[in-house]
Amino acid sequence: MTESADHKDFVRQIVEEDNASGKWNGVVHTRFPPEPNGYLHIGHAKSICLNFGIAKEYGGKCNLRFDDTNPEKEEVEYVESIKTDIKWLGFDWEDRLFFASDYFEQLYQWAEQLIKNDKAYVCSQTLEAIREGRGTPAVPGTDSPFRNRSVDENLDLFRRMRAGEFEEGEHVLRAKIDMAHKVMLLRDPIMYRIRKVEHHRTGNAWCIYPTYDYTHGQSDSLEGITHSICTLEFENRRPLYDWFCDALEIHHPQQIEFNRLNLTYTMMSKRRLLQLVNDGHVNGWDDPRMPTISGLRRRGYTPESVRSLCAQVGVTKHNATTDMVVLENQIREELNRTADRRMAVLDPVKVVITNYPEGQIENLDAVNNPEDESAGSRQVPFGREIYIERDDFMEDPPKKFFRLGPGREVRLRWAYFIKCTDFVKDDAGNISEIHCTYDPETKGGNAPDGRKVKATMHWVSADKAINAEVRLYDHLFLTEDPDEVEDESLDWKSNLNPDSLRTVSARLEPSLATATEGYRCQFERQGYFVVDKDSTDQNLVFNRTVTLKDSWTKRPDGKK
RNA sequence: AACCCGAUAGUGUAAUAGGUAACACAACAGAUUUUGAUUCUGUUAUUCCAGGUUCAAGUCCUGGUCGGGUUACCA
Repeated sequence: MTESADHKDFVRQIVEEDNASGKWNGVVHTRFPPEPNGYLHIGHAKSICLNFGIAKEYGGKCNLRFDDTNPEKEEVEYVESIKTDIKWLGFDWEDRLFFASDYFEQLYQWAEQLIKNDKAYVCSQTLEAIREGRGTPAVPGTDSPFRNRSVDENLDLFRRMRAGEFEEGEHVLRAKIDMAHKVMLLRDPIMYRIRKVEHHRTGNAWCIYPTYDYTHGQSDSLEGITHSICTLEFENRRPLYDWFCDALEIHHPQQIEFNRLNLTYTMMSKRRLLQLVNDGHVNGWDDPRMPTISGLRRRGYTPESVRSLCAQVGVTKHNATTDMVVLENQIREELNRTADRRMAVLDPVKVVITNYPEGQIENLDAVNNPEDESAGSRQVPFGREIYIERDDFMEDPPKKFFRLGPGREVRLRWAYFIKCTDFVKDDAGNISEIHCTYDPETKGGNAPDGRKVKATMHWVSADKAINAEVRLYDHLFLTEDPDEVEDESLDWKSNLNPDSLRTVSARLEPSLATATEGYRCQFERQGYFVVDKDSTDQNLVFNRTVTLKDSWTKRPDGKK
């Protein structure tokens, strides 16, 4: 736990030092600045928790700002989903919803100012020529032939760029810094490019769009941001962030970089997540296998569990990959405390209790949550024919197998002890029916004579059980690192898990008939499940959020 | 090759004016158990390397090694 004790991560330490020194006069103002070009994923959740969390802890504010400077990839759908996901996580930007596109005019005026101060120029080289002129990290770049245009010419050209007189690629506006700078980003970076594309907010008002580097710091500045917290890959861009704030002589926030969240068996690249969606490897951005916030929500994760993961993983400057089990443990821990227990048989095999009266049904009391007495109890119907899990019976069980087998006695949860007397196989050799006798003395699950059984098994009444579609999810990728491929002809897609979704027809105890979307419970001995939005009156659909820990199937002598 | 950043049990993190290397999860073992779950107890295992300063170095100094990032008119 990194949260325990009084430990503060290095970002919070900086904030506290600044507060102590009066650097920002005690003001703490952060922002979360997503580009609306995809759905938020759990990596963004870490940034959200950091930015909104710090603001809250230090009596500050956190803005939501959409970094929408590249109209080609941005859509309103993404804006809306991002807002939904932040709220779901439990954070609130109040009245501080901003868009970088709100600042286009100001940014443009500043660009003219830089031109007038001979700190920016219109470059008319081709994309390729600009790239070549930039050199390489080891080799200094060479000046653009347009680098020494007069201020008047630059101004004229830039205004005509805005007016739409040129085609895409004809000109760009570049900052005049140093083509030989050791930091590549400072070799006359591009500030504006011509894009004759409709913007999701500004429509066709603009045909020149500012780049990230020219936009971000100034947007922070305009909003009075004090601590501009971003991920490690922006480290190299900090000198540029600083350069623009200094050149413009405007409020200059401090950029601080932290390590992004990586999880095993998945990946966070928005580009690749989009590809999974577009190529149909998953069923949309909110597919329960996706590491998106909406996917996790649909999978059954709670906002609390996502937030506590973010608190657990810590904030450092070190590239780290967190085990997926850490996330899984968060939701197990929470749902163990809070979720109702229910009985569901995912792979049913029929059991006939030969000495139980035909046609008789009795309702038995079942505790809802042994971890929470206030959750009360419910009744489950028991009868002569029931279903149990196919895995819970073995014709020829090994010694370590505790469950049902010929001659063995087990307990049916909240019901009776039953003993297997016989079983029937179908033509294919599969067990089709198991015959047992029950001991009426053991009603409720206790033997008056004190005899013990090794296993307690879940079950449902064959007559009263309801049907449901249950979707069993597993890791999206086979390997911890999706990029780890055996040879170069393969890529990350070759590591997709073909069995990441398995759908089964299950039989559920009847109390589940009224469950509605978002209802979470534990299917005893199986895992935690949530009712999916695909559910209809005719077809109840459950998603498996996570399995229970299982020390049996992991054993070398445990099958599966 | 140049620049920036990083390196502490398997994983993620802590040790903050040099002062007994610790926590969580994982793994393993045992106890409890009407979920092979939960809970409880215990065990294993850590400072990238080499020098140096010091009574004392994860921490400071020097040199190296390894990993990540930068060489987009994306963010």
